[in-house]
Amino acid sequence: MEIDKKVLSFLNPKLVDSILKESTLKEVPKGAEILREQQYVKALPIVLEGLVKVYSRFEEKELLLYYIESSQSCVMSFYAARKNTPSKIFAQTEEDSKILLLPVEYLPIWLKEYPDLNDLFFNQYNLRYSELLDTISHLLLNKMDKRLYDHLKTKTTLLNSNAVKISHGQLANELGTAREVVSRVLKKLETDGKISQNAGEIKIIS
Amino acid sequence: MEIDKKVLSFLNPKLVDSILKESTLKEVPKGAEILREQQYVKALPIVLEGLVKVYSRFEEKELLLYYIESSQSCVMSFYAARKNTPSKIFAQTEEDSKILLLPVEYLPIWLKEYPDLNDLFFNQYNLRYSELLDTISHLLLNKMDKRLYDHLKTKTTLLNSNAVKISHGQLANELGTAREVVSRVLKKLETDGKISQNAGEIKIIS
DNA sequence: TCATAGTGGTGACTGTAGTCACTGCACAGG
DNA sequence: CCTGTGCAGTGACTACAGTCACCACTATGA
Repeated sequence: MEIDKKVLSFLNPKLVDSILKESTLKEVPKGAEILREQQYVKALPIVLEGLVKVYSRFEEKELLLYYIESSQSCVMSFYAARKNTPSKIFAQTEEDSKILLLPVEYLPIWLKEYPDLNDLFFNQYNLRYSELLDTISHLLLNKMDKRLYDHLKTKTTLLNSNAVKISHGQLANELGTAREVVSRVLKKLETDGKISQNAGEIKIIS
Repeated sequence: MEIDKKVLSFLNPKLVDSILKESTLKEVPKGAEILREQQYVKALPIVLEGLVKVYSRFEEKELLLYYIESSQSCVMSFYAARKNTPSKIFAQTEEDSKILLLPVEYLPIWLKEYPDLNDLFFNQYNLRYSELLDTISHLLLNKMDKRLYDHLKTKTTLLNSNAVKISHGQLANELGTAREVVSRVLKKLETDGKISQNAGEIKIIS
């Protein structure tokens, strides 16, 4: 397995060797579904390259939980793996990605043997928790225009680009609102000169 | 220290002994502030009896994060303690409480020595994360009447009572809305026969 | 005793965003 | 070629909740 070990350099080198020995590397094309609700988790993912979107669904509405970037893992999978409970979330690639799949049966062993592996997941939990807090403060304090603009901004940052190709309906899903509202607000942002829209692509200007 | 060890029975007995040896027990009256924003965390709390409210503040608005019930701990303090960063939250007792204070310098040792202590915090993180998800779905899907009613319901459940003594303004804070709105909605819930109000006390009827 | 602060109740107004209904456009497949 | 499907744009309407400006009641203590 010819993986760039730098991505895992924050872990104990011995642990990295052990992980690489037992895990499998999977290359997943953009847009593929990795995990569905109710599915049991047999392998814990660590994203080496690319971007994975994690979301859940309430009554037809989709709610974006977080993005897994390179060298991050998925706390929801971690929980499901530890407790052997079915997944409550969906995961889908947003770009072509390389994902390392750690078999769950080794997880307790590694956690015991290499205590600093715990830290990785504590940090991830904390990160995800903070992100949710941000989402909530956004919901409570900001209006749609600011929420939508910020959402686009983080999307472009994650993609290292100043443009996103996404439909209004999809954006509406991710923000828990309706398509018409997104259309309207995007129009306003456009006349305000903050974004531009062309051929299904949204560009951030300022 | 004459503490009922049953409350900590989910932990390794040896660990419990070690914890009891090094920790101090604090009895805190109802309504006392335990932790402020920006304060450094020198002792990690485990609540033995009572109820502690954890909340944060954005721009004058208070946001309820979670309640710490008996035999639970505080993940925000845990994080602040591990990283030695100042607290981002406030904590306040909602009832007379007995709190065990674990000195943070022992934390890394215990976590290493007794790996199942990690599980306690993973479980707490997961619990808090799920609670935030519930909050968000509430914000996205429900109107004020349902949000307020459910909020009162969980409050009474936590207090093992069917009545709560709380001002409309305080409720407004906890839900991130305005006092007048709470007054209005409570009135509606009252005429619908779901609650009753007497002398500053709100009773859940159905 | 009166002043004051804290709380609760209400009517009137307003803005945001969710919904409905419809149009137009592009593109793929029969 | 037409047709169906998915996406975008828009005007009209509505309802919820946030805000403002009041008034009333109760406790507290100076």
